[in-house]
Amino acid sequence: MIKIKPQTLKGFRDFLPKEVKKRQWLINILISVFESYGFEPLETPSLEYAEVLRGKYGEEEKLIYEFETRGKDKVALRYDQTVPLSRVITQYQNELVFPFKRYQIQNVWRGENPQKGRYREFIQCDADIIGSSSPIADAEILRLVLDVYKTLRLNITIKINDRENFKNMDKKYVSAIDKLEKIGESAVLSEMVDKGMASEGAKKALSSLQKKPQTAKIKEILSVLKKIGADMGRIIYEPTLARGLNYYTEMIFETVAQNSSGSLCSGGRFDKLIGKFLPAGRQGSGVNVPAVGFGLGFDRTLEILEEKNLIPQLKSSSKFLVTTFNKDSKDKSLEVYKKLRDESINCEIFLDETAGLEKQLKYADKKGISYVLIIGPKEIKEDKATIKNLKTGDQKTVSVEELIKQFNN
RNA sequence: GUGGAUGUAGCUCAACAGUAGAGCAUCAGGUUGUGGACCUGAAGGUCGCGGGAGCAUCACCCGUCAUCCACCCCA
Repeated sequence: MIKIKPQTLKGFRDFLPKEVKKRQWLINILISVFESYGFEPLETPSLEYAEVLRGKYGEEEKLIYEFETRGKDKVALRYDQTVPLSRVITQYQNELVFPFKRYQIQNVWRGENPQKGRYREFIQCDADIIGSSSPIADAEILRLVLDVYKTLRLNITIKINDRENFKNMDKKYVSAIDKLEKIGESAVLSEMVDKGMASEGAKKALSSLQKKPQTAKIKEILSVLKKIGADMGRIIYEPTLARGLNYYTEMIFETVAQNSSGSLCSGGRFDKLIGKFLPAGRQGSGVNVPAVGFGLGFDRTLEILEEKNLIPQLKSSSKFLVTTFNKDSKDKSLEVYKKLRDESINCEIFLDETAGLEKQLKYADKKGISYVLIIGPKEIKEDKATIKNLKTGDQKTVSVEELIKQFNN
């Protein structure tokens, strides 16, 4: 055997138990909020036929992980969740309930150059409503986002805009304006000039944009939001917000945390995207399929929660460690362990009956197990067990039945 | 794709042109029935890889690979 250097692929990560617990905690919260609004889970395969993904992402297509299987199938790793969603919608038209409200939390892969907070394998959390063009759908999405962050106890603001505001502007200038928050007004203006706009024109375009009043659509959405009890103080109309204009059609939004830049969660309405993926010849082909939704930056959200200390301390799932004192007492330990298991109490038994107590206590301490059961000659004589609370250091000797009674509820 | 930085013990990092050291982690002791703290000790490195200059280098030069950061781009 050749000794292999332990190493993960560039942009790919291992998650050790501590981290996985935090990630699972966040995922569970997301799921419960999504489901409280009637969104249903969807999962799609990691691999798709390459042709399903081809021609859908423009220049980004070169970042798709694509390869050939041994059976010569051309396949590609999931690049986002919107394209697979589109495929699912056309493939299962009869089985889905429309408007289709689905959430999807799965890994996606992109062959990008990794940098801070950006990886080649990362989890994406999407929630979308397919098949409704009602402003109520837009409002529900926004309220859902507010609820997610409220549940996480994170102070956020949602910036909202209407793509309508950029109707007459060339895409290249829009992408410059999108950076306003990040690089400032003068840098934006000089970028617009670099891209071909006259200096005066750029100034004028920017300032007229900044003065644009709310569009009818935005007014309507905000009015619904108010009626359904959203925290309106967290929503700001921001006419310069551009955000991935390539496929959004009307409302767009972006969520930012207090005192920090960079968005945590963003989305909008994309009525023309899904229809594009419908295969020709099928019913609905070429037709607009209205859709509104968002993608939540999982890693970024977790990072901020960590920063603000909003992740609860997550304990070991084992409540007890049953120690094995020595070879002679081993059977008694096994018996106690069995009784705890019979009662479905979370516990584990130390897996080396030759190890000293010290080692076993250390193990429990490191794993964050709350209680240790010590069963040695003394205890066996009395048919009892000593229970030690590792946090307080208190310990007492009781019968197993008493112990179970005390901890069973 | 472009630019910058860094590769030395399992991890985080020192040092010095004369063949490497600390902290943490590991293991063993400090009264073989008690963890987190402390003390003592041990083990652990072809100094990323290849080449070059030099009496000699981990240190200097060139190349290469890898990682990180930023830009570009962007869900």
